[in-house]
Amino acid sequence: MRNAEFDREKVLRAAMKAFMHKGYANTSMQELKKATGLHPGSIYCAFENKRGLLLASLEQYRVDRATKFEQFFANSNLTLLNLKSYLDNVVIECISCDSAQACLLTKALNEIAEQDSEIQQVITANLARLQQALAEKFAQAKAEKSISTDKDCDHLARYFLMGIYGLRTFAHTHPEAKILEQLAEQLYHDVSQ
Amino acid sequence: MRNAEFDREKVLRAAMKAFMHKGYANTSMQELKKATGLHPGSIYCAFENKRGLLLASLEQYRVDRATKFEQFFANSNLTLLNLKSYLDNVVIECISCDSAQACLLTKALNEIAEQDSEIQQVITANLARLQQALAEKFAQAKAEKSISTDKDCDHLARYFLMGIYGLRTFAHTHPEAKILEQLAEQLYHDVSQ
DNA sequence: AGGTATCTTGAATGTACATTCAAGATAGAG
DNA sequence: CTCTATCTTGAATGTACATTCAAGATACCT
Repeated sequence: MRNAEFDREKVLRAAMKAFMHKGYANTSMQELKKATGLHPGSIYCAFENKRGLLLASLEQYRVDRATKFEQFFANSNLTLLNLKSYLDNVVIECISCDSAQACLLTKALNEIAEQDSEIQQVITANLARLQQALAEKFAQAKAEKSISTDKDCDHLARYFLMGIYGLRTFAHTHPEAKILEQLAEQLYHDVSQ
Repeated sequence: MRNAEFDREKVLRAAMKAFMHKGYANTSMQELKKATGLHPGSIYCAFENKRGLLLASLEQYRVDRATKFEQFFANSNLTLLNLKSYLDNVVIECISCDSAQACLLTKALNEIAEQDSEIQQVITANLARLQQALAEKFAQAKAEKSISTDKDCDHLARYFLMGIYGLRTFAHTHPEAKILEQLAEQLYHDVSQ
């Protein structure tokens, strides 16, 4: 007969940020307490344990990113140009060097996928959704005659996503705007021809 | 008046494998003891601490990879074809799903670079060397007239390396030979035109 | 307003960890 | 062969961690 006091979404976004910054294993419950404002007991009550908090954060991340993704295609521009805007935004995130702008999915994939098959599956499913969404945008670009009709949209989506993964890793060693923009430019060129 | 009994290279390769498999934080000293065959005291005596063991492993990894890299260009084939062989080998490593075939540099970069600037610098320097080596191979391919003379070798090397990073991340969710080969094929096409 | 179900709190718990160190073993010098 | 410098061993240490839980607080229902 009493509702929880905390804002679940705010808590999950704070946890996300913490996990993106330090990784899963290196983020202690004490840090999560500080980041979320929740005491250990509340975290355990709401999410079962630290791993449950990560799973809930991954789900919130998926929702947030899917919403943001669609915003890039909400205006009236051509779909292909919107794909370029989306890619440019990835570059902006990379340049910012703000760990909160990293990708929780690839970070967690690198850290724990090999040791936890359930988390591996969740992340893989989320990335597959993104890939599917990209494939649909490429299909639309094809329908708009922006790209050649004999291209395979699934392949384009995979290649584009591979490029984004590469860009994010590359940025860790080269956070220079000019170079990242150049790489993104070529990636865009190679998928749109 | 007594030499160390263990083989430093063997120990470092075992440590590498352990770090690649479970990451740095998740590999306990007990696991490192089992992997290397060295008791804690010996590890601390030889490498100062766990972090020192990682640094030594990173250096050994660099040496090993540099040696392997040059082997791809040792035969008499055209340089551009050797670059393709190198890329094909990355795909083979990805398909194997063997954590020992992963890239210690990108793994460590993702996990700890943000929290340890010295390790960040070491990794960045190592990856810069690889990028430089790739640029030299592209320059040679240009000299051999395999690629257009108006291409920027540094840019090609960066794009190629970005693709390799992306391929490795992509493989975590799609360890299917056909798809990875297709992506590698397009990457090769896009850098050689 | 009173009762109670639920949430919040944070100290307590046990575990697992990186690291240390002193005792024991051994290779090489003389 | 003896001595000693160095290496090896693995139990001991203290710390930091994830998790638990019982006491306290509070919102909602009647």
